[in-house]
Amino acid sequence: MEDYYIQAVKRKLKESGYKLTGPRLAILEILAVEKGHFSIADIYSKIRLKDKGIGIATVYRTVDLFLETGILRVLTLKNSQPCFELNRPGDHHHHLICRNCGRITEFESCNFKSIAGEIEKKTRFRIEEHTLEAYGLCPECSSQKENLLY
Amino acid sequence: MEDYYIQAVKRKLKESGYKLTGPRLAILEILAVEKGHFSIADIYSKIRLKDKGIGIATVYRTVDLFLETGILRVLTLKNSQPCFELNRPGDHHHHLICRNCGRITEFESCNFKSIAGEIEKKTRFRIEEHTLEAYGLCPECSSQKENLLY
DNA sequence: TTGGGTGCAAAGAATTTGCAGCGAG
DNA sequence: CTCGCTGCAAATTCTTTGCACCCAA
Repeated sequence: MEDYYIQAVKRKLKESGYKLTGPRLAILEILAVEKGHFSIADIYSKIRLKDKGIGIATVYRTVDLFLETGILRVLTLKNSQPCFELNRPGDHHHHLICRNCGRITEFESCNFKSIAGEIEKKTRFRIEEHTLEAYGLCPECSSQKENLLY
Repeated sequence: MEDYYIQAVKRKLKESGYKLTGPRLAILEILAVEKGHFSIADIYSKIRLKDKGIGIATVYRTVDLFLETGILRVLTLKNSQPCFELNRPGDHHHHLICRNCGRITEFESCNFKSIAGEIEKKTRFRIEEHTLEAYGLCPECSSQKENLLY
């Protein structure tokens, strides 16, 4: 993991009076190295491979802390438990979820701003952020299906 | 609730070999009359006002059944438990969630199709459906905030 | 009639909390 | 040193399940 990023997280924690401890660093590394979307159970099982001593309560507490401080963001999908990903500054993206294999792919193009203005006018709602998830078939599962006779 | 809708649900259940029982009808009515987005706990507490005899296990089982048969759809939001709403045919909408009062407003305009094609080309993902949620301040909370000195 | 549905209570998961000892700053 | 952090286990909360009885079709 990039050292400057660790430093930034450390600073962010310090600002709020928190410490960067071993378990916190370990969780951060898991999320940064694999760049994935992990549930509490995922994180716990991965961290146990590194260090048997860490308890699940710590995982819960750390994820909560990281959400509060904006180090992580939560990804809530239909029909699955919430997952967490690093909240890197300037990284605005959305997700494609394969309904067959469950793989999550990210995509960036999002012209939501253009419709946000329209919606704000209609509803007088002040929009600050948004999430967009698309469900379907990934290229692999899609080509598999084509070879099947329905 | 419109009778024809009840009939449609009844038909849909029958097709799959299920019955339209008292508790199922009661849950359906709650979701149809109030047209809202309710969690399991919401549904349970509302149904207890009508009929003290209904157990929470039935609410879980009924919601599962209604999801399977497509009578309900699930709404999974950040920082809250999953909620359920009626899945009326042809009703494609998205949600505005007020981060202050939690109120959920629906909106329809969604030009996602235009960007879906673009994303499909780039990622070779075959998109079937999508969800879009916008977070911000509703008109009421928004005007309240304006009157506060920050 | 009869097979699915229900309430209830118990079981099983998931999450939170209390506490004594530990360790980053 | 200090005070926040941790592991552990107990407590709490959420969800599922087994079972005998009930009822929609």
